Amino acid sequence: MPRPRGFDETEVLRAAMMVFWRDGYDATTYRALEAETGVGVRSMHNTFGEKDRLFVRVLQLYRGQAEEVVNGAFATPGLAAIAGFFDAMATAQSDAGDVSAAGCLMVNTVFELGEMPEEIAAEVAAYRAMWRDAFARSLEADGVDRQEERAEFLLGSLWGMLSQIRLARDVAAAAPMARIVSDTVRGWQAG
Amino acid sequence: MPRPRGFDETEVLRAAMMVFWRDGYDATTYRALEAETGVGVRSMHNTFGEKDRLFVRVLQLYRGQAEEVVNGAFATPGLAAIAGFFDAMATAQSDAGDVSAAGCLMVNTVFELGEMPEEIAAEVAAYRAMWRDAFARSLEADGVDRQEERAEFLLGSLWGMLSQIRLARDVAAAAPMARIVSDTVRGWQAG
DNA sequence: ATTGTTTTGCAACATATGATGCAAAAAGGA
DNA sequence: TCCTTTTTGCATCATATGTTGCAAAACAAT
Repeated sequence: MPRPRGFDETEVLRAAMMVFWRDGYDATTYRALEAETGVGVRSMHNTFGEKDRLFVRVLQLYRGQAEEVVNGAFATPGLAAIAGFFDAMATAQSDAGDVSAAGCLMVNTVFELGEMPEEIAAEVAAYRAMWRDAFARSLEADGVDRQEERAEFLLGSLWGMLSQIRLARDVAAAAPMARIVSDTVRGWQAG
Repeated sequence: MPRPRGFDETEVLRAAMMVFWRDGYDATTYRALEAETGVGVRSMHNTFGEKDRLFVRVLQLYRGQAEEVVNGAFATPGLAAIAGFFDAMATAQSDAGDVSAAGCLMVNTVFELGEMPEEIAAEVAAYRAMWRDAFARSLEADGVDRQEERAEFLLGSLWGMLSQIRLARDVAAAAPMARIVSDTVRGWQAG
């Protein structure tokens, strides 16, 4: 008998994610979210609670989405998969309209929120672990040595590229770095 | 006949820089600055103007300071200088009290302020250009090819390391990545 | 149609904070 | 000592924004 919701929860989360991704946590106001999602401030608050709660939900969604990308790219683990991933970053086409021109929501969040609440920090940690593990698995598959160090290097390089993208607001900004990293990875074949 | 200032301008800027560096732009309130510098809000405003004006002054100071570091590290340009620089990052000792555990003020600023005012963006651009040029000069000194690409790679790697540092609040977090980069640079000797 | 429950829109509140008005205080010269 | 000018401290303003109170509206079951 109660009145049903006038919107789909996940759909709204996805729309909210875009706004947070593009504008950052602080710059994303509830009023802006209302404008972008069509859902009133009050309903949003009723459904997702306080702003940081909503943001945690958004981060979870983001991570799940990224997980699919990672699973796809590293379906067949190995140096070739890693190199291929960075090759893809090297050839990404500029598209100012695409959200990915804003870089990575997780990276951006780390910088924007100096001290992160527990739950947000946990999401970031899980996100990083996901990438690090993907790299490590691929290194192990080809029996490369210095695995931990190199996995950390790849993670750091990825974050560096995402910095370049964020600064330039253009995915193509990562290309030079991606090419060198790709070459470097192929060079590990011998060692 | 006028009443003289009760503080040294540069000294206050330096203190303000530390606060901005550690806490970020938004989290640095005028009231916090008053507490840290001992200079009243009103005097600060009288002297430096609005907050973004003050921040530009701080960035200029930061860049000048960084310039000295760069000049020192690349006094003798070459692959050895680059490798040595990253080696130094690889062996940096943790020190939670040190401001450098906050990463790099410029990198942090890019992420925190999505759209940067003209003057701030210019400071960031100048800062990046300084590093890129330093790398490029060293690559040229040893006749390495793919100079532009590699200089960009080094700049991106540096930013990646500073991301790691910022996230971990620990300069030692850059070590694994710094070691690989250093090795990679030495490997350019042949090519 | 009536009723019970949730949702929703509107308005308002609480708070943080950059900015500023103003008058008293300081300092140096005449 | 007095006067002029700048600085400084205090209180206040203006604004943005997360959050909430409240009552009307919407919906489904009976």
